[in-house]
Amino acid sequence: MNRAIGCLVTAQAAIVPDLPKQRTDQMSEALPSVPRKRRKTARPGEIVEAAAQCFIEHGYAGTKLDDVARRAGIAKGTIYLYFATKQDLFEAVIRDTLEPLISGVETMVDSYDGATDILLQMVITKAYENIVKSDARHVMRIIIGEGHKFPELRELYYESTIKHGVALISKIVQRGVDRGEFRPGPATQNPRLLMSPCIMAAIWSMTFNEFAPMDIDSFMAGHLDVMLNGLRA
Amino acid sequence: MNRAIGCLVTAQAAIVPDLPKQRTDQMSEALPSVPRKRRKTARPGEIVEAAAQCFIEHGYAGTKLDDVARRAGIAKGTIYLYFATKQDLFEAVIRDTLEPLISGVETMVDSYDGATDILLQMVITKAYENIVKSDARHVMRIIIGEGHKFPELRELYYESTIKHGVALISKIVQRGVDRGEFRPGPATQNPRLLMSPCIMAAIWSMTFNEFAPMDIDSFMAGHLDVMLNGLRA
DNA sequence: TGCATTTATGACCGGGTGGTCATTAACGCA
DNA sequence: TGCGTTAATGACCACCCGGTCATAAATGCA
Repeated sequence: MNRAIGCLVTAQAAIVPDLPKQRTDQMSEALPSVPRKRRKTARPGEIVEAAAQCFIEHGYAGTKLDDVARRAGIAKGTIYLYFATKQDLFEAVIRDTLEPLISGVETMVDSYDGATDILLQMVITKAYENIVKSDARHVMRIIIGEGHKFPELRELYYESTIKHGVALISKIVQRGVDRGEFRPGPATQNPRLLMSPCIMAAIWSMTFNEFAPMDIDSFMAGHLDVMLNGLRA
Repeated sequence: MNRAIGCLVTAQAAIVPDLPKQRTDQMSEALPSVPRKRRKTARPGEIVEAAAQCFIEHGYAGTKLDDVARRAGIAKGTIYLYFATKQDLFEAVIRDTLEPLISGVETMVDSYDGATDILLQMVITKAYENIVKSDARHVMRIIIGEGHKFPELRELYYESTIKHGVALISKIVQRGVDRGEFRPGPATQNPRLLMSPCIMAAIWSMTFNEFAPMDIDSFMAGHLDVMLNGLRA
């Protein structure tokens, strides 16, 4: 991509070398103009990090590439050396930010061999940390609110996050049923039901907290109590 | 508002009547140009309805006032005779669309005097109709996703909808406890917990349904079962 | 019918933004 | 040190949209 752009520019320059498009540039005064740094490998990560902050603060449409560049300490054009479009950049944010979270929990589940209700409790608690109490909830908010126009973003989010989350809960529930610890019933048949208070807490905290604050830990305790009681054999 | 604008225009015209700002208007050909209709009382409702559809389809920022006008069969300027800003228009949509829904449920609750678990079941079922299965969920989506930048919209939504909903559920729970039908516990202490699956279903249906369809009625049945079992004395 | 008033129109303005590319400068190899 | 390569820059472009207002048409009253 960047290479392609580079070639294009070079080719054009070679064809009309002495007819450079004149810019009306009169370069007022000496701008501060920080000295350039070439950091081919470090840039992408820095850009993604800056972009993540911007997206979190201003949403997808509300984020200006100029702001991302400023926050990353580079010029806007530099972003386009590493990401083809704004959407590409957002996809990188999803991948870099969210995938580590879910795979961390997957690892935890695979290596646990105690009681299933304790396991589920650990996973739900972790979900509150990873979603409700983390910046990740803002990415979710963006997908919910602006995903309408961007099916690819929605799909990426689903594939990289939601799908794994649902599978994980299903697996735990199945484990509980298989071991005779959970009774089959509506709660085991609708794994998404088990997580819904967590999702609502995340949304509430971003949307209505200033009008009616929510005590997350108390809410989570209620969540755990209701769900575990509904599941135990 | 419209009156103010009218006066302003009249005043300016009076001061410089023979120096009209020349438009470069050369009015190409005869445009279809539907004959004008004056419909002072009908307009606001028609505009709000057209706007609601546009907001639902394209979100808040994504909605163009030109589109609203076209859908309402009027010119853009006409919108501004009845609504001062885009935000005003959105507020009218919230008021006209959502407030009737919640007050309908409030009426239902006040006039019911049977068993509380049945009442709660009725209300939750109604909530699925009013939120998950209705266009109202899209307004919720907009508030969640784009409310970040518009505290006034968030507040209006909270005051006109959420606050009433939470109060209603709290009231029903209290009724059940008072009558000895519900046992006090985490579910009664967190009324919002009782509605969270409904909220999640609404979000899921708008966001991930094409990747993993949700059977709303089955999900709702699970919701009712888990919550009512968690509440009954 | 004639005219003042009110409602409707749509070209235009100002501000904003994703993306482009000619030019500049840092780097590293000979 | 000199020079070719390539990362980095930022002015610029094309387009978009909320909101304005001079103008025009519809209405109703005298």
